[in-house]
Amino acid sequence: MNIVFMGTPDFAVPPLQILIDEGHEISLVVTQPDRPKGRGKKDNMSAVKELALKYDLPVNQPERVKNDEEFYKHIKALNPDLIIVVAFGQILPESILEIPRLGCINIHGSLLPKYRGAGPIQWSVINQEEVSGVTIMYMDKGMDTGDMLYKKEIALAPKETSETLYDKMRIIGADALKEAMPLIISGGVGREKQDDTKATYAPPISKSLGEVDFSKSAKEIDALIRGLNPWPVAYTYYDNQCMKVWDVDVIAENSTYASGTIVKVAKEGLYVQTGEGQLCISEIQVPNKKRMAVSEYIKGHTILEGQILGR
RNA sequence: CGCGGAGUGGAGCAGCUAGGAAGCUCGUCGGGCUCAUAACCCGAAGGUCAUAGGUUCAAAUCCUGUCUCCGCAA
Repeated sequence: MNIVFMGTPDFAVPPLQILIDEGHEISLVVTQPDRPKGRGKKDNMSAVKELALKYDLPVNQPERVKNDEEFYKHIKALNPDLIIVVAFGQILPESILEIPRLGCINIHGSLLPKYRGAGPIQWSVINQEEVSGVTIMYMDKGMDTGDMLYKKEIALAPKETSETLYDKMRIIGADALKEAMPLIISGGVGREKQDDTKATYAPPISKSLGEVDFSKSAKEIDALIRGLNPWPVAYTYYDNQCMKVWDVDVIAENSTYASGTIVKVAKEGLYVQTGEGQLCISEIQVPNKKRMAVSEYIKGHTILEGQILGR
């Protein structure tokens, strides 16, 4: 099998590792260009590139694959049987999708047709799904609209965060690919169209999603906080200072205070009234500081009961 | 050299602008009160103020280099 692999972050590493371990011929690894990352300045190569270099695989890092004639010719010349794309970070033009005889395969972090788009994992958590999973699918010109080939489900834990779910999906994504390879090689036994009427869309996650609206229910806010962990992290304001909220517990009780009011300051956290129920905020982070438990924070700072969080 | 913040007893912070005896909240240890306690009262231990130099009669505080951590940005 002559395979071209496209992927960028660590999510794409286990699948590539599987392909290598299974002895497939990887004729090219495509990944995003090295970009300045972190605090200093230096260019960091992607996780996928690191793995590729470890195995001496050829690497191509196009700035934009769309309308890149040279990139197209390069792929065409390799004449791959199959292209596998995992969290690559760029949209592939139709001209490239048409090259491999066995098609282009993608690992998507949801059970399609639900949560098409860039943020399936986070939205699954935010929307309090009980089950999610990965889908091995054929790519077409639409956004995650291609035929499905293989799925693997995963149950979400009660305190699931995007981080923990992401870690689980990395693993089962690679497993699913491994299990689906025979189907792919045989030309797509059991491929199935998506039911477009059941499709939902999971837009990219942006920081503006993170401002907590305390008029919502404690359960919803809890889910939002977990869905935006570890990035970009939900936040609110105390005394006009930004305060990121890392961890909360849902409390069933209510009080007569308005939403957003700090009802009680205790060792285990800040009890805040919401639209329905209360939240005990137990871990926070303020600018220039690292995240810390509220019990630690209040040793050096004062938080007043009765204050209202937000702007 | 992308911008900015921070390193002070075990933890979280103040003190630095206008140099001059190491402070607060909590934890720890001992004692007391109590049926009892994570509550309260009394007492104690614990810091070369990140590190290397410099200025000064005198540096946590001013100046320079280094290390580490963090926020923004990606």
